[in-house]
Amino acid sequence: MDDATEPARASELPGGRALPKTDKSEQTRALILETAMRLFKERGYDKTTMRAIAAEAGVSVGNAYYYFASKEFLIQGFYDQMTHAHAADARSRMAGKKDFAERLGIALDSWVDCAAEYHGFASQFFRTAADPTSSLSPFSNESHPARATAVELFHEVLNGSDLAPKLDAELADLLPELLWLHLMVVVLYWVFDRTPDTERTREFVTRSTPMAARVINLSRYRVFRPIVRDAKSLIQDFILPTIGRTAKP
Amino acid sequence: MDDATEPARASELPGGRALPKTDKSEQTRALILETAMRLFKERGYDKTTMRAIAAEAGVSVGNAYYYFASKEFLIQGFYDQMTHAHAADARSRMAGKKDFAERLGIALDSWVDCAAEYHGFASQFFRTAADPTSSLSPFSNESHPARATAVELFHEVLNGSDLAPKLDAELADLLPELLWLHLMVVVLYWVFDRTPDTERTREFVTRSTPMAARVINLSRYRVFRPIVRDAKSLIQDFILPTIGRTAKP
DNA sequence: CCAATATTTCGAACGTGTTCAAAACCCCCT
DNA sequence: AGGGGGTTTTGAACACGTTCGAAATATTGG
Repeated sequence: MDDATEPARASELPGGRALPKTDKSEQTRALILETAMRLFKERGYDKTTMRAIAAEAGVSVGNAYYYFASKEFLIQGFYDQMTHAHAADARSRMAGKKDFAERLGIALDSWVDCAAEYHGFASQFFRTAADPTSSLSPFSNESHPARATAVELFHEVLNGSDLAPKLDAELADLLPELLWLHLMVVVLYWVFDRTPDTERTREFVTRSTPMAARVINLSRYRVFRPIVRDAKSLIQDFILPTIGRTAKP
Repeated sequence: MDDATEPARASELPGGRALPKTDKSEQTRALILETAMRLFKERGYDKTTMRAIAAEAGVSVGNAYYYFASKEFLIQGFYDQMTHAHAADARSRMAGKKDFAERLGIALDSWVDCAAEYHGFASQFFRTAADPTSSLSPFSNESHPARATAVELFHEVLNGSDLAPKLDAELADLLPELLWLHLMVVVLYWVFDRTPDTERTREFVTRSTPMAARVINLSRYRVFRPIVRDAKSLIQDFILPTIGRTAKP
């Protein structure tokens, strides 16, 4: 559950510096991160200054920068936290369900629920994540652990369903990443969603999920064979490499 | 051709201020924009300071802010410019061609060509565009003119092809916006593309275009009817409203 | 227990985007 | 010509993210 925090944290540290040694160090780091997250939620990302975070946490500005290379890296904390919270929540809610569409819907709904409290500064987060040169981009190497966690969840969404055995192996292999892309689309929708309680995003999930399920279902039939084959190779050659899966050997 | 610059510029001005009155004003504004674009290309967005832009243009910092509400708004200039250059280039290259896939490929290739010289600071641009609260977002109201120009181009891509008469009216009505979304995907791919001369993006266009064409083609057949109907209503209810097309009455 | 070394903390200083009140300029009216 | 309105221009000042050398503190080795 927490096994991914260690490597994730390493990437937040400036340069190639060694990991913290003491307990106190660990405490300080956690204190700064928690304070930052609290202030972000209270005032939003922009309105929260590094000076305010430091002051509120009772440390100096320089100290905050000792643990986090930049203000943006504080967001990585939120990112990791959410990824794990989402995976756990989705798993418990899916337990026992067999219908693929239902499982997928649960996984996506769960994300919207877990992310709800952060919607206020989601735009700032997204802005950072959208920078390809930033290690916070969902496509970056640094995000690989979090992305892997999420993809693994969708692997379970599929494999826990009664649809999995009916699919051909090659497609089943591609699907987890595709479903993760579906989540990315939902995230995009969510970020731009201005309706109260992101009601519209929830409807979007409700509507798009059965459709995704149907497309996957239909892909088994003969008529769709050629188009599915094309889609598969397009994804394999152009999408997967971009999101950190090596091309097949 | 230039008819969209007037309203576009209005949105760059701070507050609800009136449009510039004199010729000199117009010249100053153009000078600042050109200088900024040149420096962006030379040194990149981050390395170009507002002070440097002002100095190079021979004006004061405050003066630059009189014409552009923020550094980011200088990018709007690039955006508008590119949109029009792309539309013109694509139109001339499509002239005479009738095959839909070919026309679509030309339109997308043309974009990659027009954008090539800006790839260096594309990430900065994209970062800004990704902020939903920013007026520079491709989904924002302020970007509506540029988006409309682009959508109109794809309208022509379709209607100039021999495929158009074969499609049902409702689908044909939706397609321009969908093709624009295809462009947005290409843009996303391009922004993250690190291969020399964005070679990979060009391949992606070459591969994805015929597939899009085939999907559209197949949509006419009976078996696909239900899924197409679902997709249409999903797009109509959830995608178009988000990108500024009012829902059907 | 002391010295030496490593880790952590500090806060003043720097560079940058942005603001704003005042000055300069321009044009029209009497 | 002079003055009064709007428009344009100025540059000093501000706030914030970030850096960095030095101080404080902890850890280790003899």
